[in-house]
Amino acid sequence: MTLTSSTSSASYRAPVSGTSSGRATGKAPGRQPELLRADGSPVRVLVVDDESSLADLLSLALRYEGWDIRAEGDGAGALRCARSWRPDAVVLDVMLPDMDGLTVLGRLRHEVPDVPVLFLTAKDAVEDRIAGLTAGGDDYVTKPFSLEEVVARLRGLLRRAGAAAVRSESLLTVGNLVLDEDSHEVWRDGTDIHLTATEFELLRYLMRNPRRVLSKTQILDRVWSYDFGGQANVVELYISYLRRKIDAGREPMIHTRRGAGYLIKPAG
Amino acid sequence: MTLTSSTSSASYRAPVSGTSSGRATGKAPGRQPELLRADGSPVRVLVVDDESSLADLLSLALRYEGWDIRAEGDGAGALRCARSWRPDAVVLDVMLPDMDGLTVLGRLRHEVPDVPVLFLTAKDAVEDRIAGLTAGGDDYVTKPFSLEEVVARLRGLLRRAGAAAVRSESLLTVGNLVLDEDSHEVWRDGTDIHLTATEFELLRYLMRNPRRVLSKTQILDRVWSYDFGGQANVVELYISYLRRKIDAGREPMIHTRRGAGYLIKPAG
DNA sequence: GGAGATTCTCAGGAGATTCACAGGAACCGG
DNA sequence: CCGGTTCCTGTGAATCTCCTGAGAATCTCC
Repeated sequence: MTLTSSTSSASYRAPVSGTSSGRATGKAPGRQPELLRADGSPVRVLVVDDESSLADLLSLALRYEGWDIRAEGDGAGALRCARSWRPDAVVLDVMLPDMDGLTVLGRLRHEVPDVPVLFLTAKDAVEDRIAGLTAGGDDYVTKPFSLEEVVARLRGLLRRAGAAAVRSESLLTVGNLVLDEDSHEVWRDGTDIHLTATEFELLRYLMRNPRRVLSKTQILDRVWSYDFGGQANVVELYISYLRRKIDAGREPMIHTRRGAGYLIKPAG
Repeated sequence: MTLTSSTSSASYRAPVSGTSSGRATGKAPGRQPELLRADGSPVRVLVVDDESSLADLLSLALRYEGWDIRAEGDGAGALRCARSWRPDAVVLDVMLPDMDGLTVLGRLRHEVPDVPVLFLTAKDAVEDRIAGLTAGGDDYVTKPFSLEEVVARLRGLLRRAGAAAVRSESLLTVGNLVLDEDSHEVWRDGTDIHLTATEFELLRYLMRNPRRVLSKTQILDRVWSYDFGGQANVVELYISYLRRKIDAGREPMIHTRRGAGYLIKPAG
């Protein structure tokens, strides 16, 4: 598999030292996929999960990233699809009705040797088992997950499995704020900022959509796990946390659009 | 789905750095639709709502945008229509008589995988498991909504789902007044202007119909939610607010046509 | 097992926003 | 110039949105 970053596109990456004038073109995720195969066609991702609602949710979110998605409900179907369709990555639930994760993985590797796999696993699954599964370049997320997390992990896998040229593309930049998706580090003005997991995901979502108002519902759907049943004002709370850490004293980058949502943009 | 911006048409979008001379041809929305499919035919939107009065209201308003509209009253009909008619976008009430929103969404995705969906949901029905509905590129508005809001959201969805050429088309420009629908920002002469939610929607409506007299009734029907029961002079009030912020000191762009309504046009 | 970190609920309060009302200004026809 | 109509806008009250401190519950890591 070969992946190239579509450097030609005005991606959602805002100009690094962009002044306020350099307006980032409103990125349409799902339109100009940043990750492409060598021939320019969209990346292919195979989703394997027997819970159809989850498979649908994932398909939806991944499709929106501009990827070509197919969904299968069991191991047999997955293998069949892998053989004929040759996906660039696979999202695989380790608990399938017909065969267990290790078996599927083994046969999958037989079909498509180098394809990276993102495992979906229940929280309480035995650790070492997962460790065995992810021995290669693979990765995993535990249910219930947030869409931001799955997308980020998948992007990571694709990036690492892709051409070396794509390497080091894990930096998100908005103004003087930099976020490293690989190391989970964040800097503003070069100063290191420590964020908790949730804060990090929220900031990543904001930074992936700079200068774009995101409603609290959108944020909730994307950053919090799909089974979150709490109050929508956690978003307010976490925006508050983020501001304390990122905007503290400095010129604010996170803005409230009363009645609409929040957005991030370069200071100034 | 492929969408192209009809750049050939003198759309209602005034020239960006246009002097007052560059007069936009008096476009009647519904005449020269800005968003078109690749083959030049109008965009197709499927409206699904069991309240026929609402469906009618929406159909009327959307048709006026120059789009091809079909309305269905239940999930089954919606799916049937989606399968055969292949709409470019769907407006979907999450409360349908025969099936719930998530079910319809799931099956809809099966029929037309990439179609963007705008959900209609009751404000107080917080329990309505909205979670995940906006996970993809989808969006939602709560009842009671304003037509301007629905149209704007729908345009946003279509824009983002459409061709790359349509990118960065989130700017509305009239003379030296610029409005960004993504970031909800407004500038005059490059100076940032803060507007409240209602002011923003009113201005957007005006700017989408430059040099065109809009009656107070039209404005009320369009910018305020359909169940608004107040005095018609809120429009006067908000025009007054807008003038204070937009025309303050400068040459006025918002004009009163006594006995007829208001219009906006480039200064000079 | 325990200390500290993290997530999240709850609720008070600050402030922004919406809107009604009403007096006055601007306009219009005679 | 007058009376009637339409429009403008100051004032203030009701409401809504958002921010944030306090603390409980849970998780993580040693």
